[in-house]
Amino acid sequence: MHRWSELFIPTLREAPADAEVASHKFLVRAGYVRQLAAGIYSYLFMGQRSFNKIMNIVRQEMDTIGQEFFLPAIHPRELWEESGRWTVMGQNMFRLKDRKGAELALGMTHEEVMTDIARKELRSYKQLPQIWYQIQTKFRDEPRPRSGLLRVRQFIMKDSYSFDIDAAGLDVSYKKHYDVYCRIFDRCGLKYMVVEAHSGAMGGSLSHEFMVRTPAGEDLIVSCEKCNYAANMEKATSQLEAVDDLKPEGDGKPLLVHTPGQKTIEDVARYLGVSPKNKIKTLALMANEVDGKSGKAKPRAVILLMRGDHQMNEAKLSSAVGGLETRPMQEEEIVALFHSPAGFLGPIGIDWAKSLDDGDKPILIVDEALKGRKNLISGANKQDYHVKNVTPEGSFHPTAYADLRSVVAGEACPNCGAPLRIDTAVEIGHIFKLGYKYSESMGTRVLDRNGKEVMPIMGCYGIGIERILTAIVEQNNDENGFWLPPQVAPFEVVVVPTNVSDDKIRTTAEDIAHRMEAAGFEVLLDDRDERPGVKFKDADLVGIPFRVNVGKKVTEGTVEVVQRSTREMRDASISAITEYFQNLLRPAL
RNA sequence: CGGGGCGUAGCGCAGCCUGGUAGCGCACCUGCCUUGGGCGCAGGGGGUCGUAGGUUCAAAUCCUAUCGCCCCGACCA
Repeated sequence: MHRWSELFIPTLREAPADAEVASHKFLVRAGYVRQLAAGIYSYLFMGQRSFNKIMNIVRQEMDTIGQEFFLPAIHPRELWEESGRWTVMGQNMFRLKDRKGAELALGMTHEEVMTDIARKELRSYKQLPQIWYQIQTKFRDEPRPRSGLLRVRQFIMKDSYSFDIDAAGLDVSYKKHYDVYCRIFDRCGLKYMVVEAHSGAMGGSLSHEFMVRTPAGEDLIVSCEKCNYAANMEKATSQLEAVDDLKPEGDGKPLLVHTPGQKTIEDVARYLGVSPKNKIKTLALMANEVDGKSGKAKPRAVILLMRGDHQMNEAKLSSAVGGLETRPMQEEEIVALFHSPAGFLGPIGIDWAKSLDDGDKPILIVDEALKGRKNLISGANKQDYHVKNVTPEGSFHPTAYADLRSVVAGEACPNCGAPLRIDTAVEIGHIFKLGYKYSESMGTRVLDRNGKEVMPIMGCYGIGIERILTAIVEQNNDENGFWLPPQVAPFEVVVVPTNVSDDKIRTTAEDIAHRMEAAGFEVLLDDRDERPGVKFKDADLVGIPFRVNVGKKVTEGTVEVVQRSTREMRDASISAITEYFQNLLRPAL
C-alpha cells in the first residue's frame, strides 16, 4: 500500500522562478523532478513511476517489431571517427579521457555502436531484416538547454535501427515503425501529428516527425485546415497565386534604369512603381566546400535568387547545396564577384557554374517561384542602377532551381488549396531512412542470394521519453496542476480521507485503498493528517487522473469520485467501488 | 558564442542606490485548536548573503575577478 505520509512527494506551493513553460513548473511543483544543473534533472519517485509506465508502453509496442538491446553509453573515439561524426558533432558531444589518455565520448545516439555489431555479426541476407532497439540515456552538450525537460543535456531515448537487404525491405521496416509509433503515442493519450521532415544532408530519402502542438514547442510545423497535409517548416511548400509579369519595355532586352540610393526591395519597388513580387532578391553567400581528396576547406560563392517578397529558409538552402555550411558574403567578397556594392546585385553578366561540380565558378540557385517568370527587375551590379526585362533562362542561366522559400501562414495547401496554418510544436519522435551512410563508411556487408556482397540499408528511429511526459503535461493542465491519462500516471487513483482523525473515515479509506489495490489498481492513499483543502490541492496538482473523496458520506455508504480532467464529481457506493473503477478504467475486462 | 537578467533559509522575495554585522510570506519542528479547497493561536529551528580577492574601523551592500542559473538570438544528423 502506497501511503502518502510515508512517501517522498515534495510538492511546492510556488514554482521556481526560472521555470517558464507549464510542464517545467508543474513537474517541479508536483515533486516529479528536480534540477541538478543546466539541462540535467533528477527524477524523483512520482516522475520515475510515470517514466517507467511510458517506457513499458514503448517496450511492449517495440517488442512487436524488434528486439531490445542495451548498448554502452561510453564510446571510443575511433568508432566515431569511422563514421566521420567525431568531428561533425563538434561541441555537441560530451568528450572525456580515461586514465590512459584514451579519448571517449558519451553517446548522443547509437548508429555507430549498432552498426559495429551489425558489421561484425551479419553475414547473410538470410539474417535480414533486423530491427534492434534500446531505451537508453543520451548525452548532448546542447548550446542552450531550456524549457525544463524539453531541451536537456541528458535524456532517455528509445532508439531503434533497422537493417534490410534492399530499399523495399527498408520501406517495410519504416512502415512498421510508423505504425508502432502511432500506437505508442495513442496509448500515451497524446494528440499528435505526423509531418514530413527535412531529411538532412546525410542522403536520407524520407523522414517523418511526430509532433505535438504546443506553444512551448521550438519547432514550426505547417498544416492544412482541411486535408491531412502537414510538414515541417523546413520541408513545407505551398501553392502560390499567379503573379502578373510586367510587360517588356523597349526591345525586351535587359534595360538599365537609374535608381539612385534605392537599395532595399521595397525602396526599388516603390521607386519604380512595381510590386516586390516582380523584383528579384539576390542573396550572396559563401559556402565552405571541403575538397574530397585534400580535406581542405575552400570557399565557393553561392548566390540565391528569390522573389522579392519571399523569405529564404536555411534548412532548404542547406539541402539545396548538399549540406555545405554557408555564411553571408563579406563586403569585399561581394565587390570581388559582382564589381558592385551590396544593394544593386543581380544575376546578369556573371559566368555561373553549369553544375555544382563546374570547377570553381560561382553557383546560382534560383527559387522555384521564379521559374517561368518574365521581365523581372534585378540589381544591375552597378551602383545606383537596376535592370528591367530580366527573365530567367533568357537573361541568365541558373546552376540549379530549388525550393528555398519559407511558407507563410495563410498560403494555399499544396494538396487541396485550403489555407495553411503554422504552429509551434514539440518533436516527440522521428523516423528516418538512413540509407547506406553507415554501412558504407563502417563497412557492413552481407552476401545476397547470389553470393554477391551487398550493403544493408539502414533506418533509424527515435522517441524522446521525457518529451512524451512533458508534451502530455503541456496538453493537459490548468491553473491548479495537470492530469495524466491512467496509462502513464504514477497512480491511477488517489484516495483522500478528508479527516484521518475520524475513525470511520480513516478505516473506510484504508479499506477502499486495500480492496482497489487487491483488484489491480494503482492506488495512492493520502493518509496525511492534513486539512482537506491541502490534500485536495495536492491531489489536483500531481497528475493523478482520479480522486476518491472519503468524507462524511461514508455514513451513507458512499464516497465521491472526481475526474481530474473535467472536475466531474460522482457519488459511488463504497461496497462496489472496485466494480466502479473496473468499468471506468478496465472496460474491456 | 552575441545580447539581457538573476544568485540573500527548502520555495517565493525584500534589504544593496545612501556600508554599521540579515528580514518577510510560505514550508519545517513543538503544543493547543481546527477538519470539504493551501485553517487559527502561541512558541521554536534554520542563512559563511554563489565563490575568491580588494577598499574600509566595519561589506549582503562599494570595486575586481570568477562560477552558476534563466531568458532572447545563433545552434540543434
